[in-house]
Amino acid sequence: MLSNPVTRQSLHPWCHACPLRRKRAFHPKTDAEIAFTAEFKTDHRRIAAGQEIIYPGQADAELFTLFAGWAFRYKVMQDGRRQILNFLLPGDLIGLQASLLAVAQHGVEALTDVEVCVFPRRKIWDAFVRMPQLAYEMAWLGSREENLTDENLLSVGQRSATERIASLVISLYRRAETLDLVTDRSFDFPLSQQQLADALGLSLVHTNKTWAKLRRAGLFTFGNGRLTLENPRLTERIAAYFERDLVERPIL
Amino acid sequence: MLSNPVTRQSLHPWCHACPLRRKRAFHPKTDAEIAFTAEFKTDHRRIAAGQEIIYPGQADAELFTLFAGWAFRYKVMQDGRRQILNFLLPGDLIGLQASLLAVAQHGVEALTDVEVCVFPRRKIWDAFVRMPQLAYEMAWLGSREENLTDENLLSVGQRSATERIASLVISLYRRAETLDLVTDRSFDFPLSQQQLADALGLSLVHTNKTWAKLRRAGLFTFGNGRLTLENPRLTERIAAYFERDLVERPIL
DNA sequence: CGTGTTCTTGATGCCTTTCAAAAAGGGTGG
DNA sequence: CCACCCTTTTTGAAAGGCATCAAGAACACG
Repeated sequence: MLSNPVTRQSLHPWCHACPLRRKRAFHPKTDAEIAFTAEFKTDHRRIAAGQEIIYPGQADAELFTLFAGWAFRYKVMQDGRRQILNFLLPGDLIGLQASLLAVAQHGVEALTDVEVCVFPRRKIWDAFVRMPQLAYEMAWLGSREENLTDENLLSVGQRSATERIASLVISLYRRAETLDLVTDRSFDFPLSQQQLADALGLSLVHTNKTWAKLRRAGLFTFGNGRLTLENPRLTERIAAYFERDLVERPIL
Repeated sequence: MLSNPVTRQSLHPWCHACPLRRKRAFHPKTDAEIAFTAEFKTDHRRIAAGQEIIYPGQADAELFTLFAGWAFRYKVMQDGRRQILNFLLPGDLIGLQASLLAVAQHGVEALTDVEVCVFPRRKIWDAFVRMPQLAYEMAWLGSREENLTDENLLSVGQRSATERIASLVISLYRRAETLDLVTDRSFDFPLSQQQLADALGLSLVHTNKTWAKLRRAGLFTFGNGRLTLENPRLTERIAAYFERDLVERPIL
C-alpha cells in the first residue's frame, strides 16, 4: 500500500504508436481500427499497486486495457474469504463483464503499479454500431478470459496443491513469454504467497510449504520477486498436463 | 448412454411465437431482432441426455440457445478427472466461447434430453455487422456465463463441502424459479451425485455424505429426481451469503 | 534501527479422500 | 411379472492432505 490512497496520473493517448500492440502476442490491426480505438480511448492512467481498478459492486466501471503491470480479478465473501479468479497481464481487457452487466460482480486490483488505457463505458455501444470488428474483438477477449477462469476452476476443483502451484507458475510463465517478459527462463513474479493462496484456494501456510517443496524439487528458484524455471525437462513434463494458451489474440 | 450414438431430430424454427422468450427471465425483443434471429436460426434439434453438444477440441462448434432441458460445460484432464464449470438452463447460450475462440476449450453435455436452437457460427459475424443489438446481447450473455463460472470458482476455492452443496442447490433453485420451473418450492433436479461431485470439486463419497447430512438437517428433500426446499427460513439465511443472479437477461 | 508485513517452520486436528462393499434403482428379456 | 445386470446411491473404516494455531525469522520501509 502507498500512502497516497489513489495514485493516478493522466497521460496522452497515443494508440497509433502503441508499443504494446507490436508484441507477437497480438493480431495486427487495421488503420481504421486503430483510429477508432484512439478516439475511443479517453485517458491513460497510472494506478499504484494494491489499489482497486474496479471495486465489487461498482456501477459505473469503465473499460480498460491493461497497458503495463499486473492485476487480478477477485471475489470476496462477507466474512472476508477471498478468491482470486484470474490474473491480468498487459494487453488484457479489464472491466468488460462489469461494463456489460452494469454492476461489477467482482473486483479488480492492481497487483503491481499499473498503467491502463481508459475507454468510457458509454461508448462501448458506439463500438458495436460503428466498428463491429472491435466489438467482435471485445467479445473474443471476454471469451478468452472466461477460458482462463475455466482453467483455474479446473485447477482448484481437481488438482492437488502441488499441481495447482506448478500449473499456475507455468501458465503465467507462458503468458509472460508471449509479451517478451521472459529473459533466460526468468520473469518478474510479483505475487505474494497470500495472493497465491487466494488464487489457488489453499491456506497460506500450506501454500508456503508446497511452494518450498517445489523449489527444493528444483522446478524453479525465486528471489527478489523474480522467478526462474530451472528444469526445462521437468517443466515440460508437468506442463504437458495443461492446455496451452491461445496463440494470437486481439488487443484494443 | 443410449444405443443410438447421436439422437437428433430436426424441427422447424419458429422464433416469432417462441414460448421461452415470454418468460419473465428475459428482456423483450424488438420485431427487427426477432426477424433477424429467426433468419439466423437454421435448425432446432433434440439431443438425448448424456450426448455431447460440443466436444472438447471441436473446431466447428455451432452456436446454440438451449431451448429446453439442462446441460453443463466441463473440462476433462487426460487422466480422467473432470470439472463441471457451470450448468446451463433454458435460454442460456451454448458455444459462444467455442465459436469465438474457433476451437472449443471445453465440452458441453446434455444433462437431460434437450432441445436447442442452432445458429451457424459463420453467421455470427453477420450479426455483429447487421444487428449490433444482437451482438451486444451475445456479449452480455457471455459475460453472464463468466460470472456464473466465477461464482463457482469462489465456491470451490473457498467454501466447505456443506456450503458448496447448499449454494449450488439454492442458485439452481433461483435460476429455475425465473423460468417458472418451480412449483411449491420444488423443481426437477436431474444431477447425479457424480455430476454434483464433479461440479463441486469433491469426491463422490463425500458428496453423498454431505448431501445426506443436508437432507437430514431439513434443508431439502429429494426423490424421483425432484428437489424440494423444505425450510424457507434456513434457506434464506444460507442464501444471504450468495449473490443473487441478475434479474433480467437477453435471449437469442 | 524500530516496526509492520511477509515468509517459514513445527505441531495438532479434522475435513475430505480413498478403499471396499453392500443396498437400492432402473431397464431388459424371458 | 420376475430374474438378471448395470448404474447409482449408501455406509463403514482408515489414511492423508490440508487447515488451523502459534511463533520465530527474514524483509521492507521510514
